[in-house]
Amino acid sequence: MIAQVVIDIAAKQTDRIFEYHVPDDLDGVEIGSRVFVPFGSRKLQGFVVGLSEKSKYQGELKDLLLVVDEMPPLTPELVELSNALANRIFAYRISILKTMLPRVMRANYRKILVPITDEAKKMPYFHGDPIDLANVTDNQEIGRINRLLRSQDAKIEYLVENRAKVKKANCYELTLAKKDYISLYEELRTNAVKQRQLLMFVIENYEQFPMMQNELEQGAQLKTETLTSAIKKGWLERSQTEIYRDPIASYGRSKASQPKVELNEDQKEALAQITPAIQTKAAKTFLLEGITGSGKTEVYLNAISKTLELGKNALMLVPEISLTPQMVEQVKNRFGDQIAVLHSGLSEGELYDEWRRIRRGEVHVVVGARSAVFAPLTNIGLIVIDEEHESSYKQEDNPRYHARDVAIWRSKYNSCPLVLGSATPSLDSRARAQKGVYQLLELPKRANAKKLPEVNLIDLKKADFAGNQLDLSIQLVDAIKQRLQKKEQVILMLNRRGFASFMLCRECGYVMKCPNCDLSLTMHKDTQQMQCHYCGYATAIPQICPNCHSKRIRFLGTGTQKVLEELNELIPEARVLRMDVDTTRRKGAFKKILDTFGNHEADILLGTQMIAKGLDFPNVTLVGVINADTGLWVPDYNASERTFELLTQVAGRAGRAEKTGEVIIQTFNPDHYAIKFAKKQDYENFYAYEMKVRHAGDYPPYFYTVLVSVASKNEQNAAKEAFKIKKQLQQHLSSSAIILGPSPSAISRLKNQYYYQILVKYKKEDNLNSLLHQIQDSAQKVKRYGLNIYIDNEPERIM
DNA sequence: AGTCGGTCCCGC
DNA sequence: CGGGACCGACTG
Repeated sequence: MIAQVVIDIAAKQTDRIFEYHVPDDLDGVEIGSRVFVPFGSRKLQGFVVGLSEKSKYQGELKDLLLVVDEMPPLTPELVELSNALANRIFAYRISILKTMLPRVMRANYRKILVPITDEAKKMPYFHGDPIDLANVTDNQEIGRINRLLRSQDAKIEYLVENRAKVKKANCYELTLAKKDYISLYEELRTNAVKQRQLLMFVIENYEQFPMMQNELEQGAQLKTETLTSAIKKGWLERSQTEIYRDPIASYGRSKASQPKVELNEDQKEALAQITPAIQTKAAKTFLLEGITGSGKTEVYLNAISKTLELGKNALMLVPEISLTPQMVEQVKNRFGDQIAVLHSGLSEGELYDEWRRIRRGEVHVVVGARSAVFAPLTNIGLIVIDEEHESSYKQEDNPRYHARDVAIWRSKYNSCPLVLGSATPSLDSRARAQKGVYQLLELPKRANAKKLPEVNLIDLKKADFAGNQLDLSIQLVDAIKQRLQKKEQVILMLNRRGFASFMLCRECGYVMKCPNCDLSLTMHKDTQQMQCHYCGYATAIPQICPNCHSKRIRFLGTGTQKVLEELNELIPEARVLRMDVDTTRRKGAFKKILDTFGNHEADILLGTQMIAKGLDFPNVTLVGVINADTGLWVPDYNASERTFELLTQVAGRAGRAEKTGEVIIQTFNPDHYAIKFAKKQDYENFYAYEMKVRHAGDYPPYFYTVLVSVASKNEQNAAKEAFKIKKQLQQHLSSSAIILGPSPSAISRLKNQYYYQILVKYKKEDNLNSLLHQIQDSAQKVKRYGLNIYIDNEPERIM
């Protein structure tokens, strides 16, 4: 038999199939298998994407070396998907195959120097062991190695290693019949306390065996030594059993699983539309537009229940940041052990285990962030994407896939409905619903029939400020104090972390910038550093101006650290929690902060946009936005959409239970339409207005877009190559296509690379796909000269 | 002659 | 991607 294999080299020349002969004694080669193959002089990992009896290759086929996993990690569906997707998003097929799998399934490659002759083996240089050539950089050493190779005293060997490790634990089995244990017990002398304890436990729990070591030790109140001696006596047998690392075991079965919530009329109506599609296996896409607090989650959960009742499985995507413990707990309560959770907070091992539970068909519901759209779930009867407008569903680097597009593909493949849900749908999706491509379902009221919170704008141009910093208006501080008196809680959002956003010299006007990027450094008081938020560069906070040595330097702009300090000064009795990338980096920190806030051990939750989504704290009655303008003037066509979304989402955190909520938004632009519509929480009119803006500017959803960026350490080279690409595009595209640029990207230099970009806006261009593939091919060639070309189909950011 | 750096092409 | 072949240039 012949296997068609995609090998683990992400390059144009190898982005095709290589055929291998399957040796007769190699079992388990299937479509989707992960295999090791010889390739040139190396050994590589690869994936079987096809099987056949005959080969088209004239040369002699090499043999497959090994099938890595017991069960092929990829389903036939995923193999097919990788092919369809590669073509669409200008990525190599192997890159897509690799992103479909947990990181641990990426192979380790090693190149080692092995001594051959006895003399070489005795050389102190080897210490009797092979040498890993990855760490050899010294020229002298390279010379020595070359001599050894030439004299045939040593050879180079290539290794592939599987990093995925299955966790094992000791398991104990009984060797005798129950009555034998009873007679053993009776015959045992009474002072053998531990042994009697063990035998008694065995007799009482005879049916529970085989039993894991920790269960047994805890149950019988014994240490391992007693078990070991019991094995020697032949009473027990020990073996290694595979176990799963359980990432959500600690969540427990929380508070008496809530009674099933009675759906309101709107929710019932939405469900009544979705259910038939599940039953009739219709590959239909629904857009569930429901205001914050309207109970979209309940609709999803009910739809998932219906799916399970039909014996089918369900896949649910949520944005990474709303994969909060709150949310996971809710789903776990409903579906118990039938669910698996996939997100970046898991360790590699945990992720691998959750993933294997899915692959083996042990779970029926998968909840996860973007990459979970590739979950190896079979028999899918429903796909849900919550907060479908979230830009995190688009991967920002290669392979640049959009989870929504992949979900649509899978919904067609599995012939099942897809539900997109949001309070503020992306314009794209909402426009498709308008055209009838998606079916629109609406939840216009809050589930508990409470009013939406009242939103008040504060014009920062005219505001009076509490304290001597210009961050917190008197109205906002007063409102916070009132809530604290009533023992209610407050969420404050400021979309900037750090203490101050830049250092400015009053004498010479110098601004301290990152040496690697075209960005100012942010001052972090807690670490006493100036940090670059893009490349991670950090240096000490200057005391004098690095340029003119003046002492008159100022730190301007506000971040979460500074506001925290101000709050401590203005409202000393308030207990404030800060939540941003800096405070949530550690594993579990996220859950800890939210638990603390949820238990009302703090009054104010101050954070960046990560607090805007999905949080549900009934005692929060005030939401404050410290500066609504941070994202408003970024040079991106969807800046208004982003701002409107963010404000609407964060406003929705207020007044979710009985108490009515209030939202205070501080802004310099109270007349901007994004902010005015956010004040009214009026998505539909925002949509109508923004569509006009997009129409006037020839932007999506009226046009499709592709962004081609060129990056290089040398600015001229990047610009030159970008102009070449533009010329190429101009020659082959129709006159109705709009080609913008090349122009320097908004952050023109990042990690020492200069970026130039070209934006193509088009309605229908038959040549474009092949043209972009050509550009992708040439990217490989110019890479040698330090030029990197990136193609982003339907970019989320065009800055 | 031996070595070194650059370039091109191949791998099943 | 990384190795091998090939080539032209340099070295002592």
